[in-house]
Amino acid sequence: MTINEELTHELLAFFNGFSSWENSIVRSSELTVSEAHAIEVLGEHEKINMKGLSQKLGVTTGTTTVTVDRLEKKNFARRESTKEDRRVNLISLTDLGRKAFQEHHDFHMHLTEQMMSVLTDDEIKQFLHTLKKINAETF
Amino acid sequence: MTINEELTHELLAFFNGFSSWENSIVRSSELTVSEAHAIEVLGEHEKINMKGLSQKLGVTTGTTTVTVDRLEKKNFARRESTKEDRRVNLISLTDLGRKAFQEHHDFHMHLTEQMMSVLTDDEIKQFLHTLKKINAETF
DNA sequence: ATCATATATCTTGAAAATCAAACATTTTTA
DNA sequence: TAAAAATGTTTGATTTTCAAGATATATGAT
Repeated sequence: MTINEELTHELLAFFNGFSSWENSIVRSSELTVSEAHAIEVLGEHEKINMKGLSQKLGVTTGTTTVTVDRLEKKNFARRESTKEDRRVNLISLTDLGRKAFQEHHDFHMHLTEQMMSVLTDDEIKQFLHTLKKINAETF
Repeated sequence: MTINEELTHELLAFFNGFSSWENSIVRSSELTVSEAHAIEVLGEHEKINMKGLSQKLGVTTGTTTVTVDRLEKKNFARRESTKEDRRVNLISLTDLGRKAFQEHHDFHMHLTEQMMSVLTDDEIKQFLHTLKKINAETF
Protein backbone atom coordinates (compact mmCIF):
# COMPACT_ATOMS: atom_id res chain seq x y z
CA MET A 1 0.00 0.00 0.00
CA THR A 2 1.49 3.34 -1.07
CA ILE A 3 1.47 6.32 1.22
CA ASN A 4 -1.13 7.98 -1.00
CA GLU A 5 -3.38 4.96 -0.68
CA GLU A 6 -2.97 5.04 3.07
CA LEU A 7 -3.71 8.74 3.12
CA THR A 8 -6.78 8.30 0.94
CA HIS A 9 -8.02 5.60 3.27
CA GLU A 10 -7.46 7.67 6.39
CA LEU A 11 -8.95 10.78 4.86
CA LEU A 12 -12.08 8.87 3.96
CA ALA A 13 -12.29 7.34 7.42
CA PHE A 14 -11.86 10.78 8.89
CA PHE A 15 -14.54 12.27 6.68
CA ASN A 16 -17.01 9.47 7.41
CA GLY A 17 -16.29 9.62 11.10
CA PHE A 18 -16.80 13.36 11.17
CA SER A 19 -19.98 13.01 9.15
CA SER A 20 -21.43 10.31 11.41
CA TRP A 21 -20.61 12.35 14.47
CA GLU A 22 -22.25 15.43 12.95
CA ASN A 23 -25.38 13.46 12.03
CA SER A 24 -25.85 12.09 15.50
CA ILE A 25 -25.34 15.50 17.07
CA VAL A 26 -27.85 17.09 14.74
CA ARG A 27 -30.36 14.28 15.18
CA SER A 28 -30.53 15.04 18.88
CA SER A 29 -30.95 18.76 18.35
CA GLU A 30 -33.69 21.11 17.24
CA LEU A 31 -32.02 21.56 13.84
CA THR A 32 -32.08 19.52 10.65
CA VAL A 33 -28.81 18.62 8.94
CA SER A 34 -28.96 21.26 6.23
CA GLU A 35 -30.04 23.91 8.69
CA ALA A 36 -27.11 23.06 10.93
CA HIS A 37 -24.65 23.26 8.05
CA ALA A 38 -26.02 26.61 6.93
CA ILE A 39 -25.88 27.94 10.48
CA GLU A 40 -22.27 26.78 10.78
CA VAL A 41 -21.36 28.90 7.77
CA LEU A 42 -23.54 31.85 8.72
CA GLY A 43 -22.00 31.89 12.19
CA GLU A 44 -18.63 32.68 10.66
CA HIS A 45 -19.85 35.46 8.39
CA GLU A 46 -21.51 38.64 9.51
CA LYS A 47 -23.40 38.67 6.22
CA ILE A 48 -23.17 36.51 3.14
CA ASN A 49 -25.14 36.35 -0.09
CA MET A 50 -26.99 33.31 -1.44
CA LYS A 51 -24.33 32.51 -4.00
CA GLY A 52 -21.54 32.58 -1.45
CA LEU A 53 -23.51 30.51 1.02
CA SER A 54 -24.30 27.94 -1.68
CA GLN A 55 -20.65 27.65 -2.60
CA LYS A 56 -19.57 27.22 1.00
CA LEU A 57 -22.19 24.50 1.39
CA GLY A 58 -21.41 22.85 -1.93
CA VAL A 59 -25.02 22.83 -3.13
CA THR A 60 -27.00 24.67 -5.80
CA THR A 61 -28.58 28.06 -5.13
CA GLY A 62 -32.01 26.48 -5.49
CA THR A 63 -31.27 24.19 -2.56
CA THR A 64 -29.99 27.11 -0.54
CA THR A 65 -33.15 29.07 -1.20
CA VAL A 66 -35.15 26.27 0.41
CA THR A 67 -32.79 26.05 3.38
CA VAL A 68 -32.81 29.79 4.03
CA ASP A 69 -36.60 29.84 3.63
CA ARG A 70 -36.83 27.40 6.49
CA LEU A 71 -34.27 29.23 8.60
CA GLU A 72 -36.28 32.41 8.16
CA LYS A 73 -39.53 30.68 9.00
CA LYS A 74 -37.96 29.34 12.21
CA ASN A 75 -36.53 32.78 12.93
CA PHE A 76 -32.88 31.63 12.85
CA ALA A 77 -31.84 33.86 9.95
CA ARG A 78 -32.99 36.84 7.94
CA ARG A 79 -32.65 38.07 4.38
CA GLU A 80 -31.75 41.67 3.72
CA SER A 81 -31.59 43.24 0.28
CA THR A 82 -28.90 45.68 -0.70
CA LYS A 83 -28.99 49.03 -2.46
CA GLU A 84 -25.72 48.48 -4.33
CA ASP A 85 -26.97 45.40 -6.16
CA ARG A 86 -30.68 44.89 -5.94
CA ARG A 87 -30.47 41.27 -7.07
CA VAL A 88 -28.52 40.33 -3.97
CA ASN A 89 -29.85 39.06 -0.66
CA LEU A 90 -27.54 39.20 2.31
CA ILE A 91 -28.22 36.50 4.88
CA SER A 92 -27.40 36.85 8.54
CA LEU A 93 -28.25 35.09 11.78
CA THR A 94 -30.86 36.41 14.18
CA ASP A 95 -30.19 36.36 17.92
CA LEU A 96 -31.94 33.01 18.08
CA GLY A 97 -29.80 31.77 15.19
CA ARG A 98 -26.66 32.98 16.89
CA LYS A 99 -27.66 31.08 20.01
CA ALA A 100 -28.16 27.90 17.97
CA PHE A 101 -24.79 28.50 16.35
CA GLN A 102 -23.09 28.81 19.72
CA GLU A 103 -24.64 25.58 20.98
CA HIS A 104 -23.61 23.70 17.87
CA HIS A 105 -20.20 25.31 17.85
CA ASP A 106 -19.64 24.12 21.44
CA PHE A 107 -20.14 20.55 20.28
CA HIS A 108 -17.54 21.09 17.59
CA MET A 109 -15.12 22.51 20.12
CA HIS A 110 -15.58 19.43 22.27
CA LEU A 111 -14.93 17.19 19.31
CA THR A 112 -11.78 19.14 18.52
CA GLU A 113 -10.60 18.81 22.10
CA GLN A 114 -11.29 15.10 22.03
CA MET A 115 -9.33 14.66 18.82
CA MET A 116 -6.43 16.76 20.03
CA SER A 117 -6.23 14.98 23.38
CA VAL A 118 -4.36 12.09 21.77
CA LEU A 119 -1.71 14.36 20.21
CA THR A 120 1.37 16.09 21.52
CA ASP A 121 1.59 19.89 21.45
CA ASP A 122 3.96 19.73 18.51
CA GLU A 123 1.68 17.41 16.60
CA ILE A 124 -1.25 19.75 17.22
CA LYS A 125 0.68 22.76 15.91
CA GLN A 126 1.86 20.85 12.88
CA PHE A 127 -1.63 19.50 12.20
CA LEU A 128 -3.12 23.00 12.27
CA HIS A 129 -0.41 24.28 9.99
CA THR A 130 -0.98 21.47 7.50
CA LEU A 131 -4.76 21.83 7.57
CA LYS A 132 -4.45 25.54 6.84
CA LYS A 133 -2.19 24.86 3.90
CA ILE A 134 -4.50 22.23 2.45
CA ASN A 135 -7.61 24.34 2.89
CA ALA A 136 -6.00 27.40 1.35
CA GLU A 137 -4.60 25.57 -1.65
CA THR A 138 -7.17 22.88 -2.35
CA PHE A 139 -10.61 24.11 -1.38
CA MET B 1 -8.59 33.09 18.83
CA THR B 2 -7.34 30.00 20.70
CA ILE B 3 -5.63 27.18 18.89
CA ASN B 4 -8.68 24.98 19.47
CA GLU B 5 -10.91 27.58 17.87
CA GLU B 6 -8.57 27.79 14.92
CA LEU B 7 -8.52 24.03 14.63
CA THR B 8 -12.30 23.81 14.83
CA HIS B 9 -12.54 26.40 12.09
CA GLU B 10 -10.07 24.64 9.83
CA LEU B 11 -11.60 21.23 10.47
CA LEU B 12 -15.00 22.53 9.48
CA ALA B 13 -13.57 24.19 6.37
CA PHE B 14 -11.85 20.94 5.53
CA PHE B 15 -15.02 18.94 6.02
CA ASN B 16 -17.11 21.31 3.93
CA GLY B 17 -14.48 21.45 1.21
CA PHE B 18 -14.25 17.69 1.09
CA SER B 19 -18.02 17.43 1.06
CA SER B 20 -18.42 19.94 -1.78
CA TRP B 21 -15.77 18.17 -3.81
CA GLU B 22 -17.46 14.83 -3.24
CA ASN B 23 -20.85 16.23 -4.26
CA SER B 24 -19.57 17.62 -7.52
CA ILE B 25 -17.74 14.41 -8.36
CA VAL B 26 -20.80 12.31 -7.68
CA ARG B 27 -23.11 14.67 -9.55
CA SER B 28 -21.11 14.01 -12.72
CA SER B 29 -21.15 10.24 -12.26
CA GLU B 30 -23.63 7.41 -12.67
CA LEU B 31 -24.06 7.17 -8.88
CA THR B 32 -26.16 9.09 -6.40
CA VAL B 33 -24.54 10.49 -3.28
CA SER B 34 -25.76 7.82 -0.87
CA GLU B 35 -24.90 5.05 -3.31
CA ALA B 36 -21.39 6.43 -3.67
CA HIS B 37 -20.89 6.58 0.08
CA ALA B 38 -22.12 3.03 0.53
CA ILE B 39 -19.86 1.83 -2.28
CA GLU B 40 -16.91 3.58 -0.67
CA VAL B 41 -17.47 1.59 2.51
CA LEU B 42 -18.29 -1.67 0.75
CA GLY B 43 -15.13 -1.37 -1.33
CA GLU B 44 -13.06 -1.60 1.83
CA HIS B 45 -14.86 -4.59 3.28
CA GLU B 46 -15.13 -7.99 1.68
CA LYS B 47 -18.47 -8.44 3.44
CA ILE B 48 -20.29 -6.33 5.99
CA ASN B 49 -23.71 -6.60 7.59
CA MET B 50 -26.43 -3.97 7.51
CA LYS B 51 -25.78 -2.80 11.03
CA GLY B 52 -22.08 -2.32 10.42
CA LEU B 53 -22.68 -0.56 7.13
CA SER B 54 -25.21 1.76 8.79
CA GLN B 55 -22.73 2.66 11.50
CA LYS B 56 -19.96 3.35 9.03
CA LEU B 57 -22.33 5.60 7.08
CA GLY B 58 -23.73 7.26 10.19
CA VAL B 59 -27.38 6.66 9.24
CA THR B 60 -30.17 4.43 10.54
CA THR B 61 -30.59 0.85 9.35
CA GLY B 62 -33.85 1.82 7.69
CA THR B 63 -31.99 4.27 5.51
CA THR B 64 -29.37 1.66 4.71
CA THR B 65 -32.04 -0.82 3.68
CA VAL B 66 -33.25 1.64 1.06
CA THR B 67 -29.72 2.34 -0.17
CA VAL B 68 -28.80 -1.32 -0.47
CA ASP B 69 -32.13 -2.04 -2.18
CA ARG B 70 -31.15 0.40 -4.88
CA LEU B 71 -27.60 -0.90 -5.14
CA GLU B 72 -29.01 -4.40 -5.61
CA LYS B 73 -31.50 -3.23 -8.21
CA LYS B 74 -28.67 -1.57 -10.15
CA ASN B 75 -26.56 -4.69 -9.71
CA PHE B 76 -23.78 -2.94 -7.77
CA ALA B 77 -24.15 -5.04 -4.61
CA ARG B 78 -25.73 -8.21 -3.34
CA ARG B 79 -27.20 -9.46 -0.07
CA GLU B 80 -26.25 -12.87 1.22
CA SER B 81 -27.77 -14.45 4.32
CA THR B 82 -25.72 -16.44 6.77
CA LYS B 83 -26.26 -19.82 8.40
CA GLU B 84 -24.74 -18.79 11.72
CA ASP B 85 -27.27 -16.04 12.29
CA ARG B 86 -30.21 -16.10 9.96
CA ARG B 87 -31.23 -12.54 10.80
CA VAL B 88 -28.04 -11.19 9.31
CA ASN B 89 -27.48 -10.08 5.73
CA LEU B 90 -23.94 -9.75 4.50
CA ILE B 91 -23.52 -7.14 1.79
CA SER B 92 -20.79 -7.26 -0.82
CA LEU B 93 -20.00 -5.58 -4.11
CA THR B 94 -20.65 -7.27 -7.44
CA ASP B 95 -18.06 -7.03 -10.22
CA LEU B 96 -19.95 -4.03 -11.53
CA GLY B 97 -19.95 -2.50 -8.05
CA ARG B 98 -16.25 -3.11 -7.72
CA LYS B 99 -15.68 -1.34 -11.01
CA ALA B 100 -17.70 1.66 -9.79
CA PHE B 101 -15.68 1.60 -6.58
CA GLN B 102 -12.41 1.68 -8.49
CA GLU B 103 -13.52 4.62 -10.61
CA HIS B 104 -14.64 6.57 -7.58
CA HIS B 105 -11.55 5.58 -5.66
CA ASP B 106 -9.37 6.96 -8.46
CA PHE B 107 -10.99 10.36 -7.98
CA HIS B 108 -10.16 10.19 -4.30
CA MET B 109 -6.58 9.31 -5.08
CA HIS B 110 -6.35 12.35 -7.32
CA LEU B 111 -7.76 14.56 -4.60
CA THR B 112 -5.23 13.15 -2.15
CA GLU B 113 -2.41 13.84 -4.58
CA GLN B 114 -3.65 17.37 -5.09
CA MET B 115 -3.82 18.00 -1.36
CA MET B 116 -0.40 16.51 -0.73
CA SER B 117 1.22 18.46 -3.55
CA VAL B 118 1.42 21.55 -1.36
CA LEU B 119 3.18 19.71 1.49
CA THR B 120 6.75 18.61 2.10
CA ASP B 121 7.55 14.93 2.47
CA ASP B 122 7.94 15.34 6.20
CA GLU B 123 4.64 17.11 6.49
CA ILE B 124 2.94 14.33 4.56
CA LYS B 125 4.37 11.65 6.83
CA GLN B 126 3.42 13.59 9.93
CA PHE B 127 -0.07 14.28 8.59
CA LEU B 128 -0.67 10.59 7.92
CA HIS B 129 0.59 9.67 11.35
CA THR B 130 -1.69 12.22 13.00
CA LEU B 131 -4.73 11.21 10.97
CA LYS B 132 -4.21 7.58 11.93
CA LYS B 133 -4.02 8.48 15.58
CA ILE B 134 -7.15 10.61 15.45
CA ASN B 135 -9.14 8.01 13.54
CA ALA B 136 -8.10 5.21 15.84
CA GLU B 137 -8.88 7.10 19.02
CA THR B 138 -11.84 9.26 18.09
CA PHE B 139 -13.98 7.51 15.50
C1' DA C 1 -38.00 -26.59 26.97
C1' DT C 2 -40.28 -22.04 27.52
C1' DC C 3 -40.83 -17.40 27.93
C1' DA C 4 -39.00 -12.85 28.05
C1' DT C 5 -35.79 -9.94 26.19
C1' DA C 6 -32.53 -8.46 22.87
C1' DT C 7 -30.94 -8.04 18.17
C1' DA C 8 -30.97 -7.52 12.98
C1' DT C 9 -33.46 -6.15 9.40
C1' DC C 10 -37.33 -4.44 6.84
C1' DT C 11 -41.59 -1.62 6.10
C1' DT C 12 -44.35 2.44 6.33
C1' DG C 13 -45.51 7.18 6.10
C1' DA C 14 -43.95 11.55 6.20
C1' DA C 15 -40.62 15.15 5.91
C1' DA C 16 -36.26 17.00 4.37
C1' DA C 17 -32.78 17.62 0.79
C1' DT C 18 -31.45 17.83 -3.58
C1' DC C 19 -31.03 18.80 -8.62
C1' DA C 20 -31.77 20.69 -13.29
C1' DA C 21 -34.16 23.73 -15.90
C1' DA C 22 -37.03 27.60 -16.51
C1' DC C 23 -38.03 32.22 -14.92
C1' DA C 24 -37.71 37.17 -13.18
C1' DT C 25 -34.95 40.87 -12.11
C1' DT C 26 -30.92 43.52 -12.23
C1' DT C 27 -26.27 44.53 -13.68
C1' DT C 28 -22.53 44.51 -16.91
C1' DT C 29 -20.54 44.56 -21.37
C1' DA C 30 -19.96 45.25 -26.06
C1' DT D 1 -29.08 50.63 -25.89
C1' DA D 2 -29.36 45.71 -26.87
C1' DA D 3 -27.33 41.43 -25.75
C1' DA D 4 -25.06 38.74 -22.33
C1' DA D 5 -24.13 37.61 -17.68
C1' DA D 6 -25.22 37.25 -12.87
C1' DT D 7 -28.25 36.63 -8.68
C1' DG D 8 -31.86 34.52 -6.75
C1' DT D 9 -36.44 32.04 -6.86
C1' DT D 10 -39.73 28.68 -8.51
C1' DT D 11 -41.16 24.29 -10.30
C1' DG D 12 -41.43 19.42 -10.72
C1' DA D 13 -39.29 15.43 -9.84
C1' DT D 14 -36.26 12.31 -7.43
C1' DT D 15 -33.42 10.99 -3.62
C1' DT D 16 -32.47 10.69 1.21
C1' DT D 17 -33.69 10.45 5.61
C1' DC D 18 -35.93 9.45 10.07
C1' DA D 19 -38.92 7.46 13.69
C1' DA D 20 -41.84 4.02 14.87
C1' DG D 21 -43.74 -0.28 14.23
C1' DA D 22 -43.46 -5.07 12.35
C1' DT D 23 -41.10 -9.56 11.59
C1' DA D 24 -37.96 -13.04 12.30
C1' DT D 25 -34.32 -14.94 14.83
C1' DA D 26 -31.18 -15.50 18.77
C1' DT D 27 -30.01 -15.52 23.68
C1' DG D 28 -30.60 -15.89 28.57
C1' DA D 29 -32.88 -17.09 32.72
C1' DT D 30 -35.62 -20.06 34.94
